[in-house]
Amino acid sequence: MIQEYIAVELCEQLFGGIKEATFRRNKEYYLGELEKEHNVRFGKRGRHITYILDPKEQTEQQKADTEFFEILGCDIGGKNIELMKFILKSIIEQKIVPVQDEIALQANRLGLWGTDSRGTVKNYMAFLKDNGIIVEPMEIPIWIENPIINRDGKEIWIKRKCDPDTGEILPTFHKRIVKHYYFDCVKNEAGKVIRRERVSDTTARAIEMAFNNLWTEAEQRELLSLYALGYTAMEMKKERSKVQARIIREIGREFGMCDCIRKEEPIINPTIKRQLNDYFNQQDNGAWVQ
DNA sequence: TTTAAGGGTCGTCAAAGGTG
DNA sequence: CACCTTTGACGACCCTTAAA
Repeated sequence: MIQEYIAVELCEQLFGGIKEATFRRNKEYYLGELEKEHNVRFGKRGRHITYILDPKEQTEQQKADTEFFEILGCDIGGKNIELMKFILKSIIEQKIVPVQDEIALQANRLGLWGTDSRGTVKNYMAFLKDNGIIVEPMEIPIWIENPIINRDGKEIWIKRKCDPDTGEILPTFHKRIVKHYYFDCVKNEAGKVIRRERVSDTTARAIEMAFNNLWTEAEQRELLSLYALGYTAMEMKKERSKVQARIIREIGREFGMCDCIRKEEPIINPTIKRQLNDYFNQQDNGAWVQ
């Protein structure tokens, strides 16, 4: 859309409120700025000169980037757009392991980034969360009925927590509705991770089945009794994750893996995910046809 | 008595923007 | 031109967390 401004309006609306004098003094510079994205002509309004801005045709790359920003629905500032795309693509395509260290490593390997340090990926993911692009899984409150009967027939009473104001019984825990993925974490002698490999869907299902079998038993044998010992919710959480990690690791060994690890699959806002999917497909096809 | 990954903080650095 | 000030990205370092 062609738009016409006088100097004051340019300063206010396009240059973030600089003084008109500054604009006039560095006119060449500011016109240069305008000409990056517009064909600039001049006109008149009363006694004022006007600046007529006619947006330039964008290059294919610019169009693609604009489309990407529109899908995200926010401005990414001076962040590296290719790295941002790579993070989202990693999550959507499910080929590499989408933990921050690994994303940084792969992005560096592809030359999208000059370092394999995690910091930047962390910042970018925090940005994606802040902007509602990566979202938290839904949680369902669960109340366990007391008492629980252990394998040996003993009753176990889980301590209830109540809301101090309403007296309402708070949920025993919250179940997170989220998919998990599994990967093998291979380390060298020094304990440094040398590669992370995602397992196939089939293997993941097999691990999950094995896990479900072993978990119920381990819970009965190792964990429920801890409630009776007065472990707090926090401590139980810790114990559970330890036992869980151990079982996953053991199963992994059976499958010939070094160190099997289970993580929550990051969730991308479904609407955005659908659009990104189309976008990446289209981009990849375009590059391929060329 | 773990351990991998995620989160917080802060210093550094570079670039941009504005002004004298 | 030269000098602020601001902004924001980056990454080192350290700490917390983990689930049905």
